[in-house]
Amino acid sequence: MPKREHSNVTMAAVARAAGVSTATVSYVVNGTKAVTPAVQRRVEKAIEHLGYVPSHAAQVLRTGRSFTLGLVLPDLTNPFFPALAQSLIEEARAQGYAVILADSHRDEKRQAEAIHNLQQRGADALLIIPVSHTEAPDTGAVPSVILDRPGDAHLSVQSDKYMGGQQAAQHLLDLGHTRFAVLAGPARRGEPGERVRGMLDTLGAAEIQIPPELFIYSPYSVEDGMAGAQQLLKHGPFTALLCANDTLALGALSTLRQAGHHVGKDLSVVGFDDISWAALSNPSLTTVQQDTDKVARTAVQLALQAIEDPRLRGNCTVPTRLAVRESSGPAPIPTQEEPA
Amino acid sequence: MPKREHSNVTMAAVARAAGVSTATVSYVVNGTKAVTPAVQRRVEKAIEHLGYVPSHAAQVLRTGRSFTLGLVLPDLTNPFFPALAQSLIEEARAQGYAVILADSHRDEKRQAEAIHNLQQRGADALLIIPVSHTEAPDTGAVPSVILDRPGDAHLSVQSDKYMGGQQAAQHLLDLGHTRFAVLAGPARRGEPGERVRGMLDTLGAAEIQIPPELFIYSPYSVEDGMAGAQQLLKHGPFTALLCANDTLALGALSTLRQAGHHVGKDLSVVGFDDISWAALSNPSLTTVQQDTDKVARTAVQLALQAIEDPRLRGNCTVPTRLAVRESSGPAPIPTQEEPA
DNA sequence: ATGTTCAGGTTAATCGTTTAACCCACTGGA
DNA sequence: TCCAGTGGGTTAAACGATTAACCTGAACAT
Repeated sequence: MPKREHSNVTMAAVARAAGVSTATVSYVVNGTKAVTPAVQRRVEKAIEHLGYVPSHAAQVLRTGRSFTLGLVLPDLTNPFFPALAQSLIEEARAQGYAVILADSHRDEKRQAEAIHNLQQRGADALLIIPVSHTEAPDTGAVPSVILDRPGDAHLSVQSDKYMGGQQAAQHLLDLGHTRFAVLAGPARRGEPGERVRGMLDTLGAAEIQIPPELFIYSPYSVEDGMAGAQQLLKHGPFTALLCANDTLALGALSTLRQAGHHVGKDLSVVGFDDISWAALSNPSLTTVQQDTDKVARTAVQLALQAIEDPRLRGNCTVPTRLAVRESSGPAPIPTQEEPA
Repeated sequence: MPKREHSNVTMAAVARAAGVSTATVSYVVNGTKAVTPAVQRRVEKAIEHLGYVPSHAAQVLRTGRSFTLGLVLPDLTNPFFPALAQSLIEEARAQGYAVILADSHRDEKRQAEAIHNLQQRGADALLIIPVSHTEAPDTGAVPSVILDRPGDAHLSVQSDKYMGGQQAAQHLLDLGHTRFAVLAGPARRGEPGERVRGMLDTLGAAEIQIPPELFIYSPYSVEDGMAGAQQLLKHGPFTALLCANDTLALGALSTLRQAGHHVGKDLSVVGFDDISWAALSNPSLTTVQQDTDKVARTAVQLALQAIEDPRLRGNCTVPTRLAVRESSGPAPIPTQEEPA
């Protein structure tokens, strides 16, 4: 049973107790150099007995590696990010790294502060989910991986939003829909995001146009989804609604329901992200799943490689898949095809 | 403009550049001792010019303080915890502390490992949300604050679950309900948790008993909520359903709805926690709000005090409040009272 | 003049590891 | 017998900041 609780017991103490030098203790602790079995045992006994725990600070100071990663994300309150964070942390842990978490509150200034702070604290690398659609932040000399954002950065991982958009659109096409509306999320320099581009391209390939009044840019929030749906209902008939985001979709869902629609029958809605309550809404939401776990794990792995070789470059992309649930169904007035 | 990016520029370098000793540099950096304005400026110039950033590791090693807090929580996937985490991190940051996050995945073993790891990494204090209803984990010599759990620990902060239970029950009583059912969450040593005790005591005070078949223990999950509701529907009539948790409540909501009930009219449901989608469900969920922000901030403050004085003891409790929404309404067959 | 105080600096020890450079004894080959 | 090689250990120099102890003039009182 350990006597001293923490700290205070130094390597020197162990060395003394075992009758060897601190170097030897270090060697047995780290397995860095061969050691006689006898000595090995003596040292281990001493360590056990005294409850020795290496001083992390000293190790960091000496080796220059902290085995710590910094994670900066825009908003813990949006369940998408904790999901990512969980996987990131898990993978990091598996590799012997701890994660310091910072929330930028979607504010570029705070993001910059956070990055600076993490650098100063000696994080070996940074994992950054930047506040939406801005330049990849500068992290100076410490390697960083950008997550979940189109990658002009040195290192980045994201799920293939474009592909997701395609899947969503194709799904509704397959169900026979022809009149589409879109809640496109925020515009980026006047352009729609990747996801929406995937949707539009797929629809385009099927010769389907979206009337401008059925295409709405807005921020990503439930309220915007509700408001957007209101707008759409006013502006024209449609049977299929593509949303850039689940929160938008859920907002729309609620509005449409209150407007008397039976989503899944007379109207289909598809979301994007598969946030955890998408499956629990009423009706449950058909949506594009991102493989956040895979994104996270590859991000960490990239980061660790970048620590070894800071010149490493690369933009990974992870496939998405569609989770078909209740909110999407066949088009109400089916385009007549071979009536069996 | 800083020349060297990070590290490498040491205090000694600054000292040389400014023509003073490292001690002086330290004094101006930390404002620890008076310094001539002239020297002050020289040093600051040098710092600026070289882009000096103090080595965190060295500071930690020397001072024994890492300005780092460890946070251990059961599951980032449950939105209640990120909410808490966000506030914790924010308060910590405001006080100059960073937070290392660990997810115990509701596993005691991993929780213990996490705690150990955080200790070793030199966290100044630990913030722990233990895996449900277990002994307060041992953190050895490093001070720790237990959050969100009934406090047999040295230091703990939690919202007043008992009070919350009372509020929930009282609300339904006020609405005239008399036939109650309860989804009680997991039993702790055969006993219901604080929240449920609050409910039961309040009901008891109103001379209301709950038939055993309308009182169900189960884990906290949406599925359990759905299953529980099934059970309840089989076993007997009731107009008011008290849930120990929002996920249970939302599960129940969905089942009840599918069973043809109009929750809020013929049946009332009250949840607990006010997780973020409680307000967005259909119908929106009446629930007990915990002031997670306040819990978090006091937890951090306690932790910081405990760092100064490790002998500090104390169990704080933060009041709850009821958020009345659509899922609760007057009892369908009102107990006749003075008919105006 | 002389001594005391004090502001403003410096010196050097220290925190606890890691690791390059040594050292020693012992084995085996020539 | 002597030398090279080698396995197993030790010594001591870093890593970069903090801070107690010390030093030096100048200011001021007596």
